[in-house]
Amino acid sequence: MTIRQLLDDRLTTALHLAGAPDSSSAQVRPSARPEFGDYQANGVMAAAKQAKLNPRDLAAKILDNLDLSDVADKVEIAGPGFLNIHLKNNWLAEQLGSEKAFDLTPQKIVVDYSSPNLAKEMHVGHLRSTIIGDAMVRVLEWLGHQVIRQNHVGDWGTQFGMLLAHLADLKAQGDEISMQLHDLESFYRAAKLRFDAEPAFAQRARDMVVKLQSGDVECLALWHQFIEISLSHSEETYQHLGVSLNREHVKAESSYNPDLANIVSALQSKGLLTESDGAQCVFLDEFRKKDGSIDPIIIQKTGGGFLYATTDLAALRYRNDILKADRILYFVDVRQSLHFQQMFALARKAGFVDAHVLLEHMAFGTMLGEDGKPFKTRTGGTVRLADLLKEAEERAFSLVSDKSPELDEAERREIARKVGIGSVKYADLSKNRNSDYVFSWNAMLSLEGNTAPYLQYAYARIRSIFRKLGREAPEASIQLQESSERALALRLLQFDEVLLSVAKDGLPNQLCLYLYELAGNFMSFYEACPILKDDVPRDSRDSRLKLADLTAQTLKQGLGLLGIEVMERM
RNA sequence: GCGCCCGUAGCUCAGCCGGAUAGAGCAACGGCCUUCUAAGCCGUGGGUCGCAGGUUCGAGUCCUGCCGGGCGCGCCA
Repeated sequence: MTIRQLLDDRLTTALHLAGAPDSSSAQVRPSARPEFGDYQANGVMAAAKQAKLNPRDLAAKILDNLDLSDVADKVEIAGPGFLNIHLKNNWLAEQLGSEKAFDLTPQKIVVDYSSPNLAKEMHVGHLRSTIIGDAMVRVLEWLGHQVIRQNHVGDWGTQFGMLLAHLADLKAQGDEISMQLHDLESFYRAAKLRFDAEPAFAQRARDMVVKLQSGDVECLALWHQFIEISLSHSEETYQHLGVSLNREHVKAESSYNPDLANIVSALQSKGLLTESDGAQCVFLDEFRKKDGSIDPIIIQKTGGGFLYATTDLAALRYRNDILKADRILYFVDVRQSLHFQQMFALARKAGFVDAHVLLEHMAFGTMLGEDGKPFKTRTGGTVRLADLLKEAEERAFSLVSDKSPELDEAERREIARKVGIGSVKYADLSKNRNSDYVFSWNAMLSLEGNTAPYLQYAYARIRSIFRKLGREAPEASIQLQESSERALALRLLQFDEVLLSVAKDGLPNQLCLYLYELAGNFMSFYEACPILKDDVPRDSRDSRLKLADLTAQTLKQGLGLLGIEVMERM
């Protein structure tokens, strides 16, 4: 149980014994200010209101029914009815030495993330979903949930006709396919150029789509080759990024093709389908607008083709029926909000998902350049992810070379890789995903402030202590004498409660903020409390070594959950 | 036109579903290295939380209206 859970349980029980309604809770949180103690209860005023009691009287009654003497020095009534809890130093010290455990009901959680379109190479537009989704997956797994990654790659659709037609032409000329697809981006551009310029080619592209959909063997073979190569491109990027996705997590759009007709008939039999201008649509009343019109969900095009709404419904049903998910998370651009609202509402109405299953669109905003406009190359093109990562490493390399020229080149390269990739990831992860965010090389690679390099430095700095010591931390009992030691200890103990919050809200920036504050607590502690100096008593030294070691472990663990590596030196 | 989201310090962002005096970082300024990594630490200045009402013990947070910005709205995904 986390400290917050423990205090909240006990205070809420006392609150109820004091006569507050069962629905009320103590609302325990970390205190806003040091003078308010370590944790504060905010729920007393609201409970008093409900029960028509004086808040401070109720607070006094709570204290009559509360015994925190094992964990707290004092609990004070403050202001209009807050309860401020001051934890005991000894208890905090003991907690640091004990095994961590917390209350959690493991769930089976499907996480849909990354999901690039295989027609093109991965670009910066895929970064946020991939990075944030991967961090969430790691956090959820660490907490003990069963996570099923779903990389819903786009391997189907009209643009493949154009690509395959172009590929077929090149193959007829005797070109090697893997060579042609070495640069997917150029290949796509070339195909698109021909599609727009050559009417005959455009017609063959359209025919190709029909052949593909009707299962033409040659066409399918070509398509398989294309997909295979594109997927390996994605895998290279995942590997470079240090993202945990691999082939077994791929569940492509096309895999739902056999089920699409069933989706239509299921909706039909439930009376949800309406024909409109030749297309099969669903009009849900909850989406009725002021003017009386309703945005439709188009399930089947005029002419019989299916759309991504159909595929998403099939995927939803698969995740419910086959994967048996308790919770399904989608890390997808905020611009698809309406689509997901419609999808979730329709899936429930059609009975495709069980009532207890949570469906959550973890939306994120657009990545912007420093000019505040969508992030593009100088020439206005899409930035390839591979290029972005390469630049990150180069910038980090010159930085490391500048700061630590004494390290040999191989080590500087390795540090640059971790710092460069870590910076790109952290810059994204440390912002609330809901809003757009501004991508700035200078800000993310800055050595100051809430950045990856600062946290990696904090870790390396701690490791240097043990390098100097010549061994790892000794077993020692922890003493909390200085205020900076106490602050560090308390922060260390809050790791789990932060992760629980991240898991609930899908906001890894909370973990980033925690790690930044932890690093700050350590730096202050390190300034104030000498460790390896001559005049430090042995028990103080060992206690501080232990605190330093716990900090390093927590930083490494926390950054690891964000998909960011640490290093012994930098 | 309708719908969703956003507007917090010069800049980049937090703000834990209504809690105490709105917080960080960058930038600016001032201290701290013969001493464990100064890629650090300590401190100072900087705000009518877009505007106007409302709800209540209490509003950056909830409601209404307005202003400004982004995005989305029938056969792409």
